[in-house]
Amino acid sequence: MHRREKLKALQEKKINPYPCFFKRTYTSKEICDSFEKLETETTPVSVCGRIISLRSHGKSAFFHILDGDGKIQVYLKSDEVGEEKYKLFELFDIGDFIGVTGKVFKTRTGEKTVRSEDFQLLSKSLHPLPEKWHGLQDKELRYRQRYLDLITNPEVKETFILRTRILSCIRKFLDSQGFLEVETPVLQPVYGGAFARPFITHHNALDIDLYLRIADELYLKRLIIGGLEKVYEVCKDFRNEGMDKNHNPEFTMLELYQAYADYSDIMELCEKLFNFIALELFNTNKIRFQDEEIDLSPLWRRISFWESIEKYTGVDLSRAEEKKIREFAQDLGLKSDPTIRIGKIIESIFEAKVQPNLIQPTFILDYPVEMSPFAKKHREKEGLTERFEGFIAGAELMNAFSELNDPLDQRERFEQQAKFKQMGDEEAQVLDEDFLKAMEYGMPPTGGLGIGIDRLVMLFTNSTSIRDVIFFPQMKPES
RNA sequence: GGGGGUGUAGCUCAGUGGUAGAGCAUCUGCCUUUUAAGCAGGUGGCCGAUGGUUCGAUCCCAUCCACCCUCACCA
Repeated sequence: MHRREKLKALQEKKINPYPCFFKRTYTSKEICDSFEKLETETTPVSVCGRIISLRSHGKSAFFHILDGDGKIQVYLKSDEVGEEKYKLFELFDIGDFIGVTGKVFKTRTGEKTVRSEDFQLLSKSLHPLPEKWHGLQDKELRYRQRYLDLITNPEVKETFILRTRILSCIRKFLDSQGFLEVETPVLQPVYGGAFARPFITHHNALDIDLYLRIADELYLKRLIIGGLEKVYEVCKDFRNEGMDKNHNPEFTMLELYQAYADYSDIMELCEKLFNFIALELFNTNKIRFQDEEIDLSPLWRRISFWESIEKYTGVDLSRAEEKKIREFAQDLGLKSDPTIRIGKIIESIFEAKVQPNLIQPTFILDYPVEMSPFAKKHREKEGLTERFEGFIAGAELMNAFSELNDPLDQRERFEQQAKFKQMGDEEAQVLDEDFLKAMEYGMPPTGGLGIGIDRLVMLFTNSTSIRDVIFFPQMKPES
């Protein structure tokens, strides 16, 4: 008899295969944790979950049920539940949800087990689960049917629970520091705050195109202008770009702004935040990522952008002319044709030669102004900005500035971007007149920070693909 | 977009120019402390799609589709 026939047979016995309710008194974990006490008690426990394995012996059966906390074995015996009820169990399959009531005991091998006195179908499953030993291996199926991945591969569940706990830690930490969590628009008439092509959508009533945000930066700054001195938002950003193990078209970003702070204050904040997360999750500030042990404890290494290039290439490019930098990039085998602007060339040199070496937490400071349209010019160093990026395990996790708050300078930077756009750079910034107007009312000195949350979760969960930390990564629809 | 790989039973995977195999799952028996339960016997497949070569293709070739890896792109 197959599953649908069993379903029918149950209905003929007037059993609702999808009942509304079961009164659970203990989870599997609670039973295991307080087993010694429960063993001496006379009142039975009620547990429920999905049947994930089944060993039936004619007139008795053992099975494991999986619930949110873990799993527990159940023992079912014909002469204890009655012959008729036992027969009913033959209509149950692996994958079904069941509620079980009974007293706890230990089997001959010492396994904590519930001896069923009564049981009830809670939901009939019409498909078999993936193979019990290997689990679900096919990556495509794991992403498309994540629920099967979660049922059969326990470490996947742990990764995603960690993700949620990391988010809680971030909020707990920032709230404790006096930050206010806020919400700003996803649908924006002008997109900005990052370099990326946007997703475009249309509002029917207004008959205008709107963009899904690529960043929330310009809105959070409006709140700083409005007098909210410490704000942050954890949100989805959308970038219409390629996908790989570090990029998903929608991804989670933390942006944070603090009035009367500069980028040095933000560096300290980053160190504290990462250590807080590590201590809360693992009770240590040393974490393992692939083959590396990462020591998050402060102070992190600080090295200026140009120095880092000199250190890892042996060449000081800080005063080099554009022509020389282009030649140098070419020698390294990097693209350097004249249509690519110099900021991007410098960036590609950095990414190729410096970034892979940044395993232990490192702040790279003081980026050239042409790479950083929202960062304030450096208080001392000509041609540089007060900007840092934070790298761990070779990945860029943080990007922060002393924020540009000079409206005239900001306007010039936008105009510069407009030129890039005309030259064919699809990712250059669009001039945002409304934002400039806000800034012209006066914006206090402010430190700002962006952290790619997915990458941060990858670091803390030792994952090498962004798809392993996003429940439902973007996939092409099945045909 | 370039290069490489994968696609065979519900799942995990073998395999062959002559219409297909294992383990698990499933079905039928037997089995009242098992745990990758056991024993016996079954069911299950457009061999990713479309063309071509061939007497004959799941296998060789071409194209396409999906996924993975990698490079490019990408704050």
